[in-house]
Amino acid sequence: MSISVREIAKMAGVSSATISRVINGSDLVTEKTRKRIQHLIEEVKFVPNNRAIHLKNGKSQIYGIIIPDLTNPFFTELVKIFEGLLVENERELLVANTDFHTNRTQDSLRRMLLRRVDGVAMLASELEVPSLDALVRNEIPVVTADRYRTSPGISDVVVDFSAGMNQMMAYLRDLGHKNIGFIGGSSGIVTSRARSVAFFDAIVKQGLSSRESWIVEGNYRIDGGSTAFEQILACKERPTALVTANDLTAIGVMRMAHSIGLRIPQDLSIAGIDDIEISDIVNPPLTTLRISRHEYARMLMEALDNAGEDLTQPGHQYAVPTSLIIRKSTGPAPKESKKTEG
Amino acid sequence: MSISVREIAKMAGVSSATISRVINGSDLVTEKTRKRIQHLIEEVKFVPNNRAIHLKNGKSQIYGIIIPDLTNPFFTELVKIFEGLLVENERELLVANTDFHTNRTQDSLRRMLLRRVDGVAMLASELEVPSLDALVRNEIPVVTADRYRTSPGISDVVVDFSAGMNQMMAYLRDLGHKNIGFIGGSSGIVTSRARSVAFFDAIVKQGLSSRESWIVEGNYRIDGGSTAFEQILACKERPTALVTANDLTAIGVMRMAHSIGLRIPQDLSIAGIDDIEISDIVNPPLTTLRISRHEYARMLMEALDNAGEDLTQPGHQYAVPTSLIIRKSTGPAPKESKKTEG
DNA sequence: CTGAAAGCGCTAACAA
DNA sequence: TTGTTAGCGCTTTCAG
Repeated sequence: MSISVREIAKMAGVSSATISRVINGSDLVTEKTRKRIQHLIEEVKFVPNNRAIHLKNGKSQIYGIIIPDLTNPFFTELVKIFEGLLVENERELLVANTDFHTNRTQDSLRRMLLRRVDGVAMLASELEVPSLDALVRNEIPVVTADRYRTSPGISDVVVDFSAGMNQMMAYLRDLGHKNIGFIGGSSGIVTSRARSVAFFDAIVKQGLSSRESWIVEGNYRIDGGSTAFEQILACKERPTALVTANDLTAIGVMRMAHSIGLRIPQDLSIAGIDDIEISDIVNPPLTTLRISRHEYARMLMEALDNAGEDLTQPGHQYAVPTSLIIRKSTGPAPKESKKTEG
Repeated sequence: MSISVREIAKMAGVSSATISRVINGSDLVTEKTRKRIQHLIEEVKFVPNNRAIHLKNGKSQIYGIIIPDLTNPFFTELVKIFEGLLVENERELLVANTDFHTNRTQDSLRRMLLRRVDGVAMLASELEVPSLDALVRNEIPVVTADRYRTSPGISDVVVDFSAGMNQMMAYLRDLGHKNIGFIGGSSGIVTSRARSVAFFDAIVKQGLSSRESWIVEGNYRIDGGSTAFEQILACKERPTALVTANDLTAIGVMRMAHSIGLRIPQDLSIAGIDDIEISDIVNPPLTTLRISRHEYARMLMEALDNAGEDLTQPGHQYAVPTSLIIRKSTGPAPKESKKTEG
């Protein structure tokens, strides 16, 4: 172990309390001794061990974030911004990746609880509510994503897809599209439901239509988009426009479309959700429903901060808006929906 | 604060030592009391606070990783794999992002030291060696990237670019390329030097040539690639092939190339370094020098684990190999290097 | 087999 | 202004 306050105290011939006071800039200490001790500290390069501080005051200044897929740029950017907010206040971020595995999610929660982190942002929310209560019981506030419900100590940040999705559908309708397909996210995740509900609501509201075989499940990754799109291509007819649960999925669709010579947007319009960085870089640039990572991260932080000490208070419901970003992957509907060959 | 061993002890009418023994599965405890206490623990849902454990035994079971750019997929994947290795052993990962700022790097190191993490993987290694010694002095092992030097307690993982880069140059030469440009990384980072040195060595070794105006600095990001390429385009002549410090840079080049109607690889061959996931997805798929994230992460872990207790031992030098992945962004050199119009 | 006590490194209440 | 002491929550000798 490294050097401790008591040893410094011994060297300086004072008590550990004085050392502590110097370190923390208390003014109940003579200028002379302060200087002397500061020099000593520099000399022996003493660095206090703040684990002890945290044990003492009950706070660890560490927050946890549980992410379903760290390679998804949306989450990466979110983590980055969230971490930035934390370090501003000398806090730190523990990152846990679950790869969409329920057991890894549970395990991450368990470890965060053992560590007594000061708060958990749970972005891998699954349908079967896991043991979030255990955290709250131990005075750890939690913020979840897209669960659309709160409880004592547990806040929730939802993305308000509805307005944006309606805009998107109106936009597609104005382009002449009538038949829209949808590639959703993995079914176990709450946000998948939020996204598909928003899609169906908007479809109805804008007087458009879809059909069962055009609704396929993806996995929020590029490969899932490609695979799902293959399924849709296997149908007798195909939609003239396709909305996907996230941008990566859309990119997967575009990739498959390219490879079979389908032109975008002439033959098929595609739109995603998220607006990750590469969406503006792929060819053609992707029309998408943007979710601001800055706002999202800020709300996560706020939810955790607001929870404060009293976790018997019900958590808050936060909503981050979406905005439609129109690029080149969407265009006028082809004259009539063509058959897929093969 | 939540419930503690002592309270449990009081409830059960035993001592805290006994509770501790039950929790840790010691066999010096009667089956009967063990059962009784276990039930009690379940009943009151007691969860031990492992901060205290860590304070006691001097280990935090937390590792830190310092990353220059968390949105770079190479690092994201690395972090993900590294985190996976850690959780296998009930360890955790503190992530710090520096955005290439020296002061944020220093600050991250300072915080990791205050926390007394059990090891630090420092992937944002800058040229001016920062205060790594302070960590070692406090018994925290460190592993750096591409510094090509080790010292007591500080290991280093280099990417062995040389073999792969030579392969790549030989490959380009065989395609008829003679004049190769290079877009490097930000100059402050040690890995930039490693990458450019490998490039120049290989150029010489394969009897190829470059010229000063074709050597431009990028920033490891897409936009930097685009900007750097613009500079190269401004030259009277341009190279027939371009190698970049990483894939993101290459993608930036491709983007710019597209936008001015330059065909890849017919008019210009492009190759990157890293082999991130999207490199196989962009159009055309990118030829690149692959660095295995799995091997890389494993070596980081190994370096930290091997350091063990005795940090007076010199660190090890590790090397992860690269392999040339040939895709569609490279092809035969155009008949003669054309002038750029404009 | 179980308990008492000390201690990890620090801070804060209380005394001096 | 400085020191003494207790204690954060746990484990671990050492007694019993």
